[in-house]
Amino acid sequence: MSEQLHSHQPITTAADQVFVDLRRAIVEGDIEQGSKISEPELAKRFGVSRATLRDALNRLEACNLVERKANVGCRVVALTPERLIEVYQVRAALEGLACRLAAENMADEEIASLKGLLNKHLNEQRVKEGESYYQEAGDLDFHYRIIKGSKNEHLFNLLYNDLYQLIRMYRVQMGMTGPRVSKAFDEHLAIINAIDNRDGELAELLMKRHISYSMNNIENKFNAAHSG
Amino acid sequence: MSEQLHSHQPITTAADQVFVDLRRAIVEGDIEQGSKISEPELAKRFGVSRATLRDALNRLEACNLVERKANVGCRVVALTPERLIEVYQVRAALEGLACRLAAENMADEEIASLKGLLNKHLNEQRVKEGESYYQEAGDLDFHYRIIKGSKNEHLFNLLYNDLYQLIRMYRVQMGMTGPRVSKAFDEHLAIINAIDNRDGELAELLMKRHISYSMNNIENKFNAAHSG
DNA sequence: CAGGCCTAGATTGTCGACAATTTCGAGAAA
DNA sequence: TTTCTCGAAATTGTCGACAATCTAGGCCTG
Repeated sequence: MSEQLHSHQPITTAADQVFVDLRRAIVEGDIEQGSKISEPELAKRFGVSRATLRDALNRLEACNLVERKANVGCRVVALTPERLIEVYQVRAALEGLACRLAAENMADEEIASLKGLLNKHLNEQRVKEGESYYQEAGDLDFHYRIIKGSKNEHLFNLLYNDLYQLIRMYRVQMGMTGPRVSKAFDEHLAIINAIDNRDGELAELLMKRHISYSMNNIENKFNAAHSG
Repeated sequence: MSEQLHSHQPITTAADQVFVDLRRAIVEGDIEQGSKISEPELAKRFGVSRATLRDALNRLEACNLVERKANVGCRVVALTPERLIEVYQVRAALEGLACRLAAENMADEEIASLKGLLNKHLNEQRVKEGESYYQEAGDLDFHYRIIKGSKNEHLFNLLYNDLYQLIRMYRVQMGMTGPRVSKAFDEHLAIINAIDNRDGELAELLMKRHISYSMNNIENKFNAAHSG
């Protein structure tokens, strides 16, 4: 599925591999958020030289997954509600744009395929009810196809290489496996219908709302976790 | 004015310096767009080691100013109309968001100060009529303050560290010193008024339009240059 | 006892050299 | 002549070591 996160650049160099591995470790929480990163230690752990590791760290910094201060070092970013809101505001704007462009630029067969995907998810959801298959992979796939359908390469990179990693980090680390599945499904359906009707304005609006709901959902979890 | 492009991270390391210098060279066209970058050559030219230069190249890649292929090398990005449109679509969405947030979050004195700045520009524009002072620094400053006024750090970084360099590259390399000064000024005025009225929705709409006009203007120049 | 200075240790930044991969041209075969 | 193959040169990726900077702890001073 997402072995390389759909990056069209295959993994050839050692720095690439370390980058991907480290990214996953950070996103999944294997390396604690806010913790300091020791270059010599991690280099040894990955079996590469410090130069290679630093290369990977640079890319992580570009994704906003680590923060670096000159002559001091790297820290994994600390997840805060404020930052989450910032990220989601940007995400809503960008994916709203993606949705509008998708309504203009997606090919008919792409739209049909996406509809088929939703139907497949619906069936699977009926079968194993409480299961959260849809939440993870299905949701990602839906958004992925729309972003891709915008035919805007720059937008795609921005959303997929940068923002989505951060978002996944939030979702994973605070156990976002809640309900909201069926509601999200209906929202997805409305969005793809708007795209099918080539109604970019409506599609944009619906996507912005969909993401806004999603943020409120996560925000509530955040507050619950920090007050309980 | 823009000695470090308002980056809050001062330049301490050699890689930082090379990064800033190289970035300017690329944006200003001293290094031709689309040209291949030879690491040994540039390292010698800047008087640093290849490792240091590669560090700088990595950051330039994160800004979308160079493209890198594994085991092949770096090329300065090639400016195409398609890419310009992509960038401006993203810019309109993000700065529209910034404008809406600014209407919510800017302090009263920030708004007053920005109004004062516009007035100052108006006077200077009256004095030296045809001069294009406003176009360059003034326009940048206006947009800068609004982005800053959104109080969204993530959004700020995205726009200022990444997009604006690319945009400046387009503007500089195709000699964007055209008219459109007075019209842009009126648009700026309307935007700050909307912000002053705390009308985020209108402010967003006006900013999106303003950027859209600006893109059309540049696009025309592009076509004129490529057909003449 | 509190506070500041100074030294020792550790960490990051930078460098030059080696290994792996690609590129380009010469030469052979069709 | 054209195309394919092969090998040498150049370029990128990776490494280990040195230099510069930060950090922590002890010691001296007030």
